[in-house]
Amino acid sequence: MADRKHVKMSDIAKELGISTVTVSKALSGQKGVGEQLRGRIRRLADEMGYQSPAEIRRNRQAAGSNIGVLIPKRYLDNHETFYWKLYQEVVARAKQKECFTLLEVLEDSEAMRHHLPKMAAGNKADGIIIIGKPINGYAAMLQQRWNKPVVFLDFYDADISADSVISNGFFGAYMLTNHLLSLGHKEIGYVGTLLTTASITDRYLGYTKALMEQNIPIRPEWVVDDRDAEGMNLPIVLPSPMPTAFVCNCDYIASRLIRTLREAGHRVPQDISVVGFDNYLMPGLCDIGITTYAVNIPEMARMAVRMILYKLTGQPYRSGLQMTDGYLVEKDSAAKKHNP
Amino acid sequence: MADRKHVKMSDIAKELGISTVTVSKALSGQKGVGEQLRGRIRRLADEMGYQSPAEIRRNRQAAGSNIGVLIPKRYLDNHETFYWKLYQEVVARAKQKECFTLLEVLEDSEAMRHHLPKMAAGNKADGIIIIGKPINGYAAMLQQRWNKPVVFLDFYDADISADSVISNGFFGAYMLTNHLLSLGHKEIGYVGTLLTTASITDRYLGYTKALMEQNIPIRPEWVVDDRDAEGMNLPIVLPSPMPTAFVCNCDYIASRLIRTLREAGHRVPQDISVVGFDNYLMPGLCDIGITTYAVNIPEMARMAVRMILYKLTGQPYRSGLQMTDGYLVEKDSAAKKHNP
DNA sequence: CTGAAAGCGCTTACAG
DNA sequence: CTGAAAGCGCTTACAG
Repeated sequence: MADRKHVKMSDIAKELGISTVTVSKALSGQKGVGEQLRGRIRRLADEMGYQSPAEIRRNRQAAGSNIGVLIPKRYLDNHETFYWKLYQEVVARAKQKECFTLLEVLEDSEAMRHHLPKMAAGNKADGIIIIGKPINGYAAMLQQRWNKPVVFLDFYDADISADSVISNGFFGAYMLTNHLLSLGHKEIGYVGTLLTTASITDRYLGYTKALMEQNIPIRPEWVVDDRDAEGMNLPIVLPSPMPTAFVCNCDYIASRLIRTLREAGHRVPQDISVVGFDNYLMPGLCDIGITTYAVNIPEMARMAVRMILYKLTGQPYRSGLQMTDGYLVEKDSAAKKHNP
Repeated sequence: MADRKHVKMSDIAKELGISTVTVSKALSGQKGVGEQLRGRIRRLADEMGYQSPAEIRRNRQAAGSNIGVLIPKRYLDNHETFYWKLYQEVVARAKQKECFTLLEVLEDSEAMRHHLPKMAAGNKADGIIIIGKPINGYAAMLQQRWNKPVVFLDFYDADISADSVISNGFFGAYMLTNHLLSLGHKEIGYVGTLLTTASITDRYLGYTKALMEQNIPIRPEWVVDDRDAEGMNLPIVLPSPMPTAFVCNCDYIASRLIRTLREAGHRVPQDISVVGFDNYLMPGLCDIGITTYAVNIPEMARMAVRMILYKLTGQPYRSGLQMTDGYLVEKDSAAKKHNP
């Protein structure tokens, strides 16, 4: 946390033994610099953390702010370590902006009683990012009762006026289902207890869209539960007859489904194809790569931090629901439908 | 179009008879300037079109580019003048960036034969924004065959790797349906021929999500067609029995539904509530305001222009599908459910 | 609260 | 392709 000076173009120039002029040209995209040298300059600038004067000034405004991060405990207990990863990225982005982060874990019991988080009550935090939807309307309560910026990350409220950053589950699941269709599958199931979270519902509807477009009716017996109404894991019960492929609401559930399928004597992907969602799985949970939709975790964190800093400094920003898009990642768990 | 010099802080200072220092402080938000003076400075800066050196440099790169705008003729024929509005906004944004726009209307017959647009073939355009989905995979063809930037506006391709800007139909329809639910309606229909466009499908699925969350089953007889497979308007056939409210896939269809309902002796909103989508309707088509989801047309245009300029100048940008969010606008066509 | 003077960092115009 | 010198526009430090 040394109060070191900002990196200037001349610092980069000195480091490489060239002139400031060349650095200026390289970074601004002007010609008059060899492409190879330009590359070296760009890389070094990045490494040394070069920022233009305008960027420095913009960042300085928010520098030193304390960003509170509130995560419901329920999401940290199970194996879906996705939220730890997201948290790490938020911390990294905040640090980049020279802000501090405070972590507070929200117990369900506190959420039930609508207690303000300690970092809000004690005015420790200048703004709060909530990662993952708390129970009992807690998020909306906090946003209304606390007069500092609040941003929701990876969930949203039906009241769209809240600032949220989410991944695009609807389109992601649509892409994944299209992928299975393009592999020749026509009998496709979905794993996820509907209505337990918005992301499970949205992903289900993306799956629905892809099937609708091919005029394939949804078969309710192929929509399989993975948890109870409280979010506790349920054993996955395979339907009978079986579809030839499954879309799962996340990679962790996909890993559980694959285990269940194998125990029942099915091979993945030779007999049954499986796709997940997130591209994030705790190492060791699955011995084959899960074909999935990669959620752009760094981008989500970046957007959430940027949003809260904009709110903090009163800069204009695009409010409301912000979506990040990801991309399909083909690994080992989905294959062409085997035609017997 | 005079090649006038850029406005500098000193120009603003001279104009107001103050020093550059004060202007600098005022615009950068530093203290040391009276709030009243600051206001005057800000307003004048805006008026004179002041841009910081960094902004000037960023804009200069793309200045003078020719942005082609391609619109399938089919969307300009009917009453959905939404696309004209979108086009106007694109032109305005482009002009702001000192770029020129070329308009070309795409005939279905040209789209069928996969002819390159004239402005692409003749290299008149440096990039093309396509507004509205052309038939026969034309958009994907253009993107692949033409080696300059292409951006899709208000539609997307199943291949998510294409850069597109769309409004969030899924969430918009979800909001609107929730609004009807909160007014006490439980019997809600949807007007739009499924699968004829992605936006009709997505809006239908947003409607589905809201009903699912309330455990209200979809009744297929309440999903009403509004056009044939070629997109030609069909007369709206009212179902029997009737629901107490309808979600329409756009404001224009809502206006047609309202007319049909009245002809059948129903009052809107006293007997039946109706909501639209877009918040854009050709003046004179409906004598009451349609409660709707306002699509942020200027924002969509801004994003499309920004995207194509980023691509043109090789700046890094967030590629893929970009969504804009809108907001619910309560007007006259939806009311609390009347309980007899 | 305001501004003359000095300074900063980047860019431009030009020379090789 | 590269850089010494001059220049630009904005900001800082200081004085009133």
